[in-house]
Amino acid sequence: MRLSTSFIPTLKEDPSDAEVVSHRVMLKGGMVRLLAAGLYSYLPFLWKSLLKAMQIIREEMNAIGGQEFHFPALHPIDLWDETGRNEDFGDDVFRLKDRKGRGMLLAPTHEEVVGDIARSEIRSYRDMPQIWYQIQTKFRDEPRPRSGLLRTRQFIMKDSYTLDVSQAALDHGYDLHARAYRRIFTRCGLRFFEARASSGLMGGTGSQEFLVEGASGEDRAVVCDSCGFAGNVEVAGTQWQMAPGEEAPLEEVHTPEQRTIEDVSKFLDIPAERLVKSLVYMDAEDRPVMFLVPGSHDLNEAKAASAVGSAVRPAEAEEVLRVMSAPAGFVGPVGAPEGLGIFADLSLEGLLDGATGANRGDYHVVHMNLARDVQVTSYADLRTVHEGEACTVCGSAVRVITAIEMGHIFKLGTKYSEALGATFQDENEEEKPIVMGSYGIGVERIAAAAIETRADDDGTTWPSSIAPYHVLVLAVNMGDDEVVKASETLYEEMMSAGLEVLFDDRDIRAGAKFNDADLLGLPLRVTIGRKALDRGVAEVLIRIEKQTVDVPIAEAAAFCREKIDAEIAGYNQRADEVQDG
RNA sequence: CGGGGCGUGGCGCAGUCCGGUAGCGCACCUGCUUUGGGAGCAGGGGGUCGCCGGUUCAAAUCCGGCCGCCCCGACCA
Repeated sequence: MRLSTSFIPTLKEDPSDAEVVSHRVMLKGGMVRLLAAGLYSYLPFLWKSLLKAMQIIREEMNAIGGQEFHFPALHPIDLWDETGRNEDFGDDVFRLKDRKGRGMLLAPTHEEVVGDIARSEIRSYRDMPQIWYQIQTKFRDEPRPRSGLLRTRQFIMKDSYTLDVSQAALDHGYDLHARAYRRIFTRCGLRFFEARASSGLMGGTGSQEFLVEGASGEDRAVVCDSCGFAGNVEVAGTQWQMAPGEEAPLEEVHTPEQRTIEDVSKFLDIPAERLVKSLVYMDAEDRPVMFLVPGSHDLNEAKAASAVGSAVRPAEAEEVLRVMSAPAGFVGPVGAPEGLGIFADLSLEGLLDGATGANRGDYHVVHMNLARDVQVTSYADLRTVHEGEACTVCGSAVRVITAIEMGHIFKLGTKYSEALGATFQDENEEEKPIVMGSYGIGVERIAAAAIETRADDDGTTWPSSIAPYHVLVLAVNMGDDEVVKASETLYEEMMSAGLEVLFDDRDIRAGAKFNDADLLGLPLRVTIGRKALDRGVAEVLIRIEKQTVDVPIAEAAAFCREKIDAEIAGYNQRADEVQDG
């Protein structure tokens, strides 16, 4: 492709609205344009990369026996009422009506449609296992789209679904997906890791995320470099435990205007961890619950929700006052109202000498013995872990990192098949619900993560496997006939060699060409100019290494072909190595 | 949903406090010169100042309402 006739509208100046690297590179590099918040047009250059990523996904999905579908993106809303997820998704789903007034929605995911086909078509245990997948646009009315393509309201997802006769069969389909995912991300040139995860809205019995470490990510994960354990902070715990302390009689102390942990800790001269945070939340039915975590740590709401078995939200100040008869800042579990569910963090078990709010304005209690003074409903892992705490598996210090979620796989079980009546007859003539799994990959995030992890100040560098083109041929001066002739020849040769080539044949100054080349970040840049020509060579820049090598012009095409092939072969080999986890 | 910032030619911004003919750089068009890291000179085109309403002789500027985009937070008592 000739750059002179391409639509790759690069910008000279940094776009003002882009903060994260991938967003900035994509806007500046003429790869995307914003239509509205969280809605982007993908321009030809980026689209080529996305197509390559999708092709890799297809190959690996087909390799595990997946069959590609194309489901509707527009669904009748009554189907979603059958599973209850119309309500569960709340404002996150786009809803509309057709001309007859029937409620419709733009699909945020496709379990319902898969379940609908399964219930009418899958009759017998002989019809399974099935692996169904599609690569399709999803719609989610996110509360806050952000970070360019990392969180949008319309995005492309590879979603797949397994239909099985048993939990054991599901485990197999799930493992096949884990294997395919490892191969996909590796072949796309990404350094990923896997983490245990929360199932959230999907429900089910187990799930796992595929993440790429990167500062722009929205996920936080606990990782142990020593034993390899990794988990999303929403589920991962540590062995951290505080010393129980000395037992003493409960005592109420005057703490005027001392509301925050920091204030009270200073005022009473008690370490923050011994100050028990007493947090009032409301569950999905608007019933109050209380969570207790050490003052040194934060409550993790995802953990809190799974402890209670319901979504939770922080109580409003008035609700706190009504429930506890004490103002926020001074509430506590001692003398809490009858019937209030009290969930305490595991690290507080056996606490003998804690302090917390006294349920009376301007007062706290000290020497709280949790077992003696409080009716704890249950102990659970509730706190967000800190860097350096001990790994639950091996005891080594863990790291807490930010990461981009690339893929997520779920063992759904029978939640959807039961709700939809998707059953089959087994070999004993028994009617059973189909056992389902569901698996997703965010396609744009593959490109975004590649940029996030590989960009420098000048632009990005694509992994060869998903690079929009392999090589950029840069003709330094289009006013020089010899340069034009040599670069045209090389361009043709490279295409004959099967390389994908972007030829910068624009009649503009060299500086502008070099800057665009750096920005667009194709794996190889071949410069043809007076200087090189006089020496009979082409200057090949290996973008990721920032290394330039002189190659005789006649050999340049073969040299590039070899470089690209070697990189892709390297990814493929690595995929073979990592596929089994 | 709460908080903050921003909205002025295609892009990046100044002008707004203190009302008085809408500006700068880049980009674009024409010509000449130039040509290995975003050229120079000369000439030229392009803007409902986010939208609606109000105040005023006069509004990009003041007042009210709305919309949009970006960032932070979705919480600690």
